[in-house]
Amino acid sequence: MIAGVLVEISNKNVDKIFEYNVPSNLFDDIKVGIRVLVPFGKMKVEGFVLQVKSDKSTDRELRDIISIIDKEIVLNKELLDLGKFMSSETLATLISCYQVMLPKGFKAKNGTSINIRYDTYYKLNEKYDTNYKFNDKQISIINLVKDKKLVERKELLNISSSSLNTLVKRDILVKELKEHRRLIYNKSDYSVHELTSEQRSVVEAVINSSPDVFLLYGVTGSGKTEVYMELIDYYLKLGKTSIVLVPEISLTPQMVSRFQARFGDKIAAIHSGLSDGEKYDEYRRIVRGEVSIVIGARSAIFVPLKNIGIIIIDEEHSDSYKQSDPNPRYNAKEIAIIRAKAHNCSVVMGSATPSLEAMARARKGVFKLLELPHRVNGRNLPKINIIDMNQEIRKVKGHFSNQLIMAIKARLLKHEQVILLLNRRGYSSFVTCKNCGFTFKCPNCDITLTYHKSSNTLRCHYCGYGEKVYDKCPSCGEKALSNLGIGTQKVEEELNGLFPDSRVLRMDYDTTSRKGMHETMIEKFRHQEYDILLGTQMVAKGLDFPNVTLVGVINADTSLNIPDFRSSENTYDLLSQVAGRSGRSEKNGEVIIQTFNKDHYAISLTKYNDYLRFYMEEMKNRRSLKYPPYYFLCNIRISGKDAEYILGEALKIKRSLERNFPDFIILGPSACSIFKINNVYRYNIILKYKKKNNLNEVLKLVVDHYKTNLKLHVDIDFNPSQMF
DNA sequence: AGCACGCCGACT
DNA sequence: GTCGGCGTGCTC
Repeated sequence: MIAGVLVEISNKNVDKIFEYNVPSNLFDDIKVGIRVLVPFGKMKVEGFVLQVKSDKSTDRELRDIISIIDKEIVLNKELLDLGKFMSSETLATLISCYQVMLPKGFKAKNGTSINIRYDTYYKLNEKYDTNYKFNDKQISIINLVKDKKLVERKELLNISSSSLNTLVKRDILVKELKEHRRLIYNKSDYSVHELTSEQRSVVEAVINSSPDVFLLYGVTGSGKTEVYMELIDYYLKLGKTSIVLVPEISLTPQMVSRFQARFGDKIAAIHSGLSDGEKYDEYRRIVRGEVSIVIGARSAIFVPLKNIGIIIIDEEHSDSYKQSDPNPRYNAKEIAIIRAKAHNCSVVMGSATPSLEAMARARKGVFKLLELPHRVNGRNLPKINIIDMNQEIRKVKGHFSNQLIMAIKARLLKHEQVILLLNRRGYSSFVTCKNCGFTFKCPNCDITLTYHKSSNTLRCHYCGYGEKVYDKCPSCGEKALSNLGIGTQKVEEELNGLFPDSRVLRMDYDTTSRKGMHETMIEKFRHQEYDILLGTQMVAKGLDFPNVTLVGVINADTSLNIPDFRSSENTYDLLSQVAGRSGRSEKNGEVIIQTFNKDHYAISLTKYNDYLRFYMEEMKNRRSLKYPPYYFLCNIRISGKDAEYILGEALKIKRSLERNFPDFIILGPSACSIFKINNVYRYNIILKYKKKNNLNEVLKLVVDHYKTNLKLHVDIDFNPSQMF
């Protein structure tokens, strides 16, 4: 018996099947889709069994598999095939595609993935001998256990094992072992909302024309989540499972608890707040088939659910569905469509501000377009006022326009709440000298250093380099250093000055980094322990606070200045999303947006709450500039320590692509906007094309050509989510 | 990834 | 003469 094994080494040179002899004692255990330990050169490495067969394909002597790691299959046929497809589509190694499918903490350290921890539970035997003479201790145990299904051992404090064992021996208690689980979800009292006729018709449209791919365009507050839950419930009753993808930032306990309340123990939520151990536990529950609904961020698209009835992708426009940094550079939306085909089920992608790509496809009929044009409570969308800060800046000292100050004052008087967004997308606080203009730069990377108040250091975001802050400028010696960034802390201080009696809750990366802080803060704000919630992007998405009637955007512009063709789209999205936090219950909402670019369409069009108008305007630009959705993009990054050498090679690559694809637009090689990171120089070649032809095959040849070259790295990113 | 092989420079 | 630099190639 021969096994074909893919070893867990992330190197293009070994990303292929190696054959091993299966020793006879493992004949029964070796299956396609399990992991094994194998000798590899002088090392022992883990690998995935991808083939089991009777003949080897070489003449050489094969070595023996050392042992198995999994008793059960960890990657089923569907996922193994999906990995192969991903690898060919993204040009990432096959092993990296399989690794991204499994949760962190899945590593077999000392065989932990076989030797699972068990918890002990007890329950009362329903037909126990009632004539038995109980002593006092035993009666107290019975009282603890009766009327309950199962009681965990650790709940039975102060009770010795011997007294429990006696009752088990007398057939009064039944002992059960259950696989250890660190998270418990409880179904709470939850009343299913009656759907509006709009919501109802969306649900029916999905069910009646399944399987298909749907784009659900629904304004903020239109009740998309209720539609998702109704669909999930429908398929649940048919015995089918569901995957719900949300951006990590909106995977809040608030959001999870809504699903939990309705579906209780049938859900598993996979988010970054879980420890590796907890993620592992949730994954085990899914593997064992105990879970019908999985909610998670991007990588949850790979969960090994069987018999999937529907895949939901909330906030479809979010760029978090594209993995852009480590390989494989995949898009969870595309994976969803492929998995849906395998399960013969539908994909529903929802958004109040769909990505241009999705809307263009929906309008072409590639996706089916569904709409929820009204808010569920019959409320109008909030009134949006745009304030021209070019005028205001002469009248006011700080960051607040008079209109915003007055509006906040009015809410405080009425005991209504306010959300303030400090737009820091693409923004960093760098330090500069007011006297000579000197800025601190990282010695390894071509980037200004960012000021960190907590440690009083300047740090490089890319390589981690840090240095202490001087009070004197190292260039001119003047004590004229300034921290240019508008930080949330500064704005908070300003707010405290303007409204000394108000209670301000600051929510940003610094204040929420501690585990559980994010949810604690949201709960406190919900319970109106604070009047004003001041924060970065994390206050913009998905939150639902009925008492919020004013949303203020302090600086709408930072995200507009990013050198990325999606900066208008991202700005419009952010403003619309945060505006949607206002006036969600019976009180009318208002929004005040402060900007230095009041006439820019990404800002001015938010006033009309009319996404389609923005869509049309932005599509014109995309067409004239030859960007998606009119053209596909592919970014080829060439990096290495010798700038001259890699530029020369990059030019060779470009010329070869020009020969192969005469109808492509090929830009570059140009230095990345951050040219040097960690002393590695980077160039981009950008391809624009309408039809891919055999691009993958040609690029694969390029990648293979350089795979043993240590002086140069080639990275391919199809449909990049951002361009730097 | 990790290790062996191999072909050139500067030393006890 | 040989110790050791790291470029190249291989691992079932």
